[in-house]
Amino acid sequence: MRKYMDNKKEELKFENSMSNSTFSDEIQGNSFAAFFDMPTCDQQGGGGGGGGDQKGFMDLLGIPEYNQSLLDWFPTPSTTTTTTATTTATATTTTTMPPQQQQQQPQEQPLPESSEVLNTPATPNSSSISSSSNEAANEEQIKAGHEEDQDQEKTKKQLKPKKKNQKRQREPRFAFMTKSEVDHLDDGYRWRKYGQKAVKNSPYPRSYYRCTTTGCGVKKRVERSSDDPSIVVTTYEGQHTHPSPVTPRGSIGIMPEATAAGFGAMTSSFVIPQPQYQQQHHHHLLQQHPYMYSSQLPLNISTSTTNLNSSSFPTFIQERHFGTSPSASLLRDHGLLQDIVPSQMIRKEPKEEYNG
DNA sequence: CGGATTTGACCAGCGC
DNA sequence: GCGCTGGTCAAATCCG
Repeated sequence: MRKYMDNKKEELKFENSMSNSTFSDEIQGNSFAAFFDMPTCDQQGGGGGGGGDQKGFMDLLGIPEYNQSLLDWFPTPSTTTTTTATTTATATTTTTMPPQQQQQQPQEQPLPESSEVLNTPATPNSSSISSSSNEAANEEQIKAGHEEDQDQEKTKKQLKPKKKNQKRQREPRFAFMTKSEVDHLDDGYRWRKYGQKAVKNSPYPRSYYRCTTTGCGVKKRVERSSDDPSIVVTTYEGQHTHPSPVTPRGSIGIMPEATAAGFGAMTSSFVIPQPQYQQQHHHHLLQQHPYMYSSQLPLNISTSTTNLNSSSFPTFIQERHFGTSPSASLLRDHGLLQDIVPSQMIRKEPKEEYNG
């Protein structure tokens, strides 16, 4: 809030320059972005500030590999297509990998952790910010899985003596947009803010958070879209090595356990299901639409063509109508995929793991 | 008092 | 090589 003002000074430095850079670029690089419309679900925040010990949001944050985009994180029925953007991003994980990726990506890794390896910008210009591309170079390390994260975390502490010849390793990222009045969305995990920087071309600063759980090196960045201040762009990096500290109290018992945790808190916050680590299913999930899972949620989702950069990533709008009770919405939605995604987008494969 | 946030400084990667 | 920028550190400060 106020901090934004404070940063004004710095902002001035960036006011010009190219346009759409910051998060837009990044998102592209991450190959995935989602757009959620969330009223003020997070307002509650209050207590203890930032650390954000709210609940709900994405239990997920296991964020295996952003590269695969949420698509793979959401074990659900697949959609034939979504938007070209989706396809693009998805393609990366599947057969059509970007050149760079192709060479470095021998094949899909059965291990969840390894999944991170898969990340590579879906878009050529992704390199802009998302160091994501770096991962490829550090493939091996990445393979070590989140365990590595921990070490990495520690290493980072000492940052100073950081190894030189070795590029800083980046965790796969996953970015999505959320329409919300609050910057720090409730995702069920506890975060500690460790930095804030003015964002180039944006009047809003970018905040850096780190999961407070020891050993968990997950980080996330939060910033507002300069184009639409009402939109908050959250970028997660890394994979949680622990379950959400918040109990999915309000779980909607319809969803698979695995995802329930993630959606559970939906009532009060935005949640994304825990990744299923099902690399082996990639070929099946490739074209899935991440929001398929939302079908279980009391949400009214509509795909949207609007997007940050109208380029390579899908933009989705998740509208939550707080005016009505969640349950009401749920009923209205029937909890069917169709309620969220245009029927033509729904392909089939209800089995995969998710039995909507 | 302990934990979280703020914020200036520092460092590394990247483009020119 | 230099400057810009993103990301992180860490001391100071805030807050319950």
